[in-house]
Amino acid sequence: MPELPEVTTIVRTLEPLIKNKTITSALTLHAGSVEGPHPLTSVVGGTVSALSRRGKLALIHLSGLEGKGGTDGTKGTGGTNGVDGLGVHLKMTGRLFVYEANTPPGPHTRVVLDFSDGTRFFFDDARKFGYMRVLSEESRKEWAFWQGLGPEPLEMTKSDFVNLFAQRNAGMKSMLLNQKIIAGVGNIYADESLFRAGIHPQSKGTSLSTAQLEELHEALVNVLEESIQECGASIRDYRTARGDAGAFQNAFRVYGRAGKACVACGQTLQGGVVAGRATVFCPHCQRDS
DNA sequence: AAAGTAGCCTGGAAGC
DNA sequence: TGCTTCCAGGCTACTT
Repeated sequence: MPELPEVTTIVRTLEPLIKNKTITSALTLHAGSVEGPHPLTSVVGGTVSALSRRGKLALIHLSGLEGKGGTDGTKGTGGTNGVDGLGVHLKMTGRLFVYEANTPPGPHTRVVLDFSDGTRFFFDDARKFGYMRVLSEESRKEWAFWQGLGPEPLEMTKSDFVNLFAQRNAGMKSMLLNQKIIAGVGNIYADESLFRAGIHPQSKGTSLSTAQLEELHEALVNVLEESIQECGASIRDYRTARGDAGAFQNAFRVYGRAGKACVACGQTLQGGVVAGRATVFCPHCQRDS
């Protein structure tokens, strides 16, 4: 499931495949996979200028549409603000691939964009949890999820990070998963970073020392950067835009290892549900404080 | 305020 | 073999 390192990898591998290409048609195969005030067809004529990431969102920046309104100029069907991009949330099973001309959609293809060179861009999503959203000033303004996204973990200082959690009385894992508090962290990297920092998933922010929170910051940054180095973790559906699997799943120390031995102390790793998510931790190395 | 739960959705694995 | 059940997981909405 794509979290920050996986989305980063997808963006990096996808950019050279679609940059500077112009969209000639946009086809929605599953209506629920497109959301927001603009119809998907409003990206037609746009040229991909760059790709980026915000939280777990992949962002496709488009140029050439600035002065283009909707066909009837009304909000909800076309919009009047210039469309300048496309946001994609892959959730669990979303994939972004580029295919050669005339490739037919697959059974789980939800959106097809055709480029002027004939290549095709597919948004596949078996479970239909993900979505694409046409971006403009208006679209971003009314997008509560976008407006509420917390800071990027790789773009904040140690003290910013400490201040984010030190005064909060909620469980650490729950907070790491909360995109409004910090953006881009999902179940895998929450468990892995808490293990590396020796912090119990249910420890409250207020119960941790500054040193412990600093250690968590370092652990989170390290685990995210190491995973980016390995092109992310492939379990189940995730692939890079080139179709390759990542390798970071081989470096998991706790995720998916309930019942196995802790790599640090040898004790049996404990599995359970914390904050509504499957959670694995070491009861010896991660004491609740 | 925090935390639990249902719901969205479907494929793959496990159990019978 | 073929059926049913369970599970995964990001996020929202609702309840406790």
